[in-house]
Amino acid sequence: MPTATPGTATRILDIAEHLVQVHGFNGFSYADIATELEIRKASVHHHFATKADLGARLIERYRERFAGALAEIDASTTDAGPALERYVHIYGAALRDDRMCLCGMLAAEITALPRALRNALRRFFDENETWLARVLERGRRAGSLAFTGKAPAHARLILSALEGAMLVARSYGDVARFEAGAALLLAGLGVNVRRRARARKPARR
Amino acid sequence: MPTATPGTATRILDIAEHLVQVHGFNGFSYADIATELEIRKASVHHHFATKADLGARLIERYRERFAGALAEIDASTTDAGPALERYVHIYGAALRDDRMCLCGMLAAEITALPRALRNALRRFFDENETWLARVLERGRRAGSLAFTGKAPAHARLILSALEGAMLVARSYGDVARFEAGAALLLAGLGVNVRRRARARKPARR
DNA sequence: GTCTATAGGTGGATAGAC
DNA sequence: GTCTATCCACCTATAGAC
Repeated sequence: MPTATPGTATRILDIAEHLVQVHGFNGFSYADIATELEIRKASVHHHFATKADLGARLIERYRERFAGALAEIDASTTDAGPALERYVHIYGAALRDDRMCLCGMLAAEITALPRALRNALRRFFDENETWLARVLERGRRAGSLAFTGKAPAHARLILSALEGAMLVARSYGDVARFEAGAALLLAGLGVNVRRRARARKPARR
Repeated sequence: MPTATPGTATRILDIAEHLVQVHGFNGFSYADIATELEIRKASVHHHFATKADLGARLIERYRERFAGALAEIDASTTDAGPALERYVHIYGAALRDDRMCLCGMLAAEITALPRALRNALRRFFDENETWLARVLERGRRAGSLAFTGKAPAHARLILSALEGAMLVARSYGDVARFEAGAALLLAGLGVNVRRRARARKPARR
């Protein structure tokens, strides 16, 4: 049990993160956080003086947590196929909760973002691309993946495609759209996609 | 010369479209339009009573213009490779102007959007997917494209990947990132990508 | 750390004169 | 069609009591 009871600062970050992923950085206010937490706006400002501060901490925490998840994947498998599937699953899980990737959402609002947040955003993308490129290269050498050209270029395409697939799938409220796109993307790399949760019925409406 | 002098309503739409593509639907205000047009906010409201009205007309006009561009491609070539390249070029041109796809931008803000806009958004995506699927199927039958599986699924992946590639590339202010991703995507379908503007130097900074 | 109170600004939208 | 004037809700942020 790593968390005893989360402090107010942490709870603010949790709520703000959710709000950004659902409504965007310009789509929520300190009032929203205060209401959800049942405290006053001024109390939120006590923990995060400005919205830019809050945003910066949000990205940083998200990036760290992501890095931790990637390290966990590395620790549990050296097989590129399953590693990529687990990577995709991280995005899919967010989408299932009606959330866009935090950084994908912020990327859309990039011009409306405080300057400091832009560099943090890029670092997130850079780290993901680096990790993906390493997995791709390893998979190709091991013979479990098949693709031509440079691994970093494919890594960028994967990241972009997953962000875009989330974006579009969310417009339809249809996670299956994302899953299908991701599966096709991985199939193009030679990953033999396992079907999970076959018993589940397709989304209606 | 189809346009004599654009009326105020048209100029409002032009300005608003640009603002949405750059800053998002929640990232601009009637005041921004009024300032740019050098009229008052109330005059903007005269042409588009509410922001939801303005947004709806914006999507509709964008969709129609896009449909026109796709029809033009159809009229000028039956070869799938060049058709896809021209399709990609539409997105690239927007990005070169620091714009995100209007509908990709709105998709990010979907939960903060007036209800009516959501259906219009989906229609845009649907039409694009339909067109892409048709081009893909035609290319496969003609032997100029090579891919396995269903054309509509690939069409969705292409649309998603292009939207995502715009999103990420814009965070870096790097159009080349988009171009490279798009080229790799098309290469996966067997399109032999021509290099355009070879003489141009790579982006600095 | 949380509160009340408020500043100072901007948001979308409307009334009514010209 | 455009204007001035205005409404009111909401925004980020701060001052200062408890």
